[in-house]
Amino acid sequence: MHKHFEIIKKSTEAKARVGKIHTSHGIINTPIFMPVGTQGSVKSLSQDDLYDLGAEIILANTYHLYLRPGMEVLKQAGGLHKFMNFSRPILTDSGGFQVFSLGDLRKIDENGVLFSSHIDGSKHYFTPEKVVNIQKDFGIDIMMCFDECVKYPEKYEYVKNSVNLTTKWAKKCKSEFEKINENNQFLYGIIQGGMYKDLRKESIDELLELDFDGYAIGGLSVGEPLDEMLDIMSYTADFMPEEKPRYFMGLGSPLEIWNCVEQGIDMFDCVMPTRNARNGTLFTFRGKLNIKNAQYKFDFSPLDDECDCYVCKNHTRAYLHHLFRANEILALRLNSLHNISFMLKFLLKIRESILNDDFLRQKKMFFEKYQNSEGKNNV
RNA sequence: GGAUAGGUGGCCGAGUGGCUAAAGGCAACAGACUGUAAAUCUGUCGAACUAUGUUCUACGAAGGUUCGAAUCCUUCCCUAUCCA
Repeated sequence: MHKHFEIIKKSTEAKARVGKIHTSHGIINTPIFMPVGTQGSVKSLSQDDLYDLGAEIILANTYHLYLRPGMEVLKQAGGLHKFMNFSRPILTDSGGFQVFSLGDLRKIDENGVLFSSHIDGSKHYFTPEKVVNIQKDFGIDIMMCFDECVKYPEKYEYVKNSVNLTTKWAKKCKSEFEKINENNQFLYGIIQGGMYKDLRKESIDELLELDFDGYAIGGLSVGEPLDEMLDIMSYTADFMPEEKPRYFMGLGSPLEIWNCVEQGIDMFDCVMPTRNARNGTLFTFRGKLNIKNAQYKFDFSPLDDECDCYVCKNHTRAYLHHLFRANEILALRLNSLHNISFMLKFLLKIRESILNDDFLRQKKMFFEKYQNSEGKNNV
């Protein structure tokens, strides 16, 4: 069997690299963007859509799928791949983000987190061991350690304790994983530490001893200013092992991703393209635009004249504007198709630029077009 | 011709003497969205100006009562339903 991760090409001008991640469901070319399908569905898109778009891996969520449809359904279905009939790799988040996002609905202690289900209020206790076993039963390819994603801003003392907790849980995840692993799944550790560099360093050092299959940066992009995020990201990235995949959880915008790849990050996931699509914000190579805006009512040009996705080849801005205004369900689908297409396409551009030793120039060109055009607030 | 119910801001609709430039919804005009409690949320939404305030114009029309009227009275106009 292949090594989990191989580096194909290192940029000569930046820390960026092109690589391949091997899983039993196929190969993932990095740097990669992973569409988010929390509940076993990338909202509004079908599995065939994902194949056609060229999505090489998607994300799903332990917490959500555990609550609904529940483990019994997923076990009887034969795992998540079979259940949703998706043949490519799947990565599941552990529920650590829900520790953050479900703020008032959970209680943390040394051994785990007590959640009140956002669906029916029922109580569920998640421990690192349990989270690993759930992901084991999902049969997915890459599982994440159970961590605490800390809010921003947060006091040093709290974050310090939180890092200790996340490390402790990472150890438990790892040892449970070693017990149950059948060599067809991989486990990634998650670096925390908030906006404190020494805590980030501490978190990495402790996780490195556990020798995970990959390493993720967690707890960023939670409301902090962009420059602070970039600062912590590049500081952290430098200590992440070179020979393993580096995953920035929850990112991000096109410009953020370029910047992260430049520092050697390989994997990204974000709800932004699908959520924004459903809310009317579309990504183009000339920046973001809000298709709801009145200016598109009579705009019979394609959404993005540089894009060859189904939507851009077949429909006008005026039509997309109309569909959205009219609350047509097709609006959500077409918008999502385009936004995911955009993300995957520009990651492809990034990979090519690294392979051609042209990363910095391509990045500059991308930024200039993306920021100086019709879109507003293009970060 | 008679009876009844009504006429409120772009639309629907609450409001029966001061707290009303007028609830709420829709529409409209913008904005936000980053390991998805999200097809969600936020702001603006009569006009003008020396604009966190001031002045106009406004609840079918015209008069009136009152310190004060979308709210009470009179007349008129219009709409819906029913009866001849």
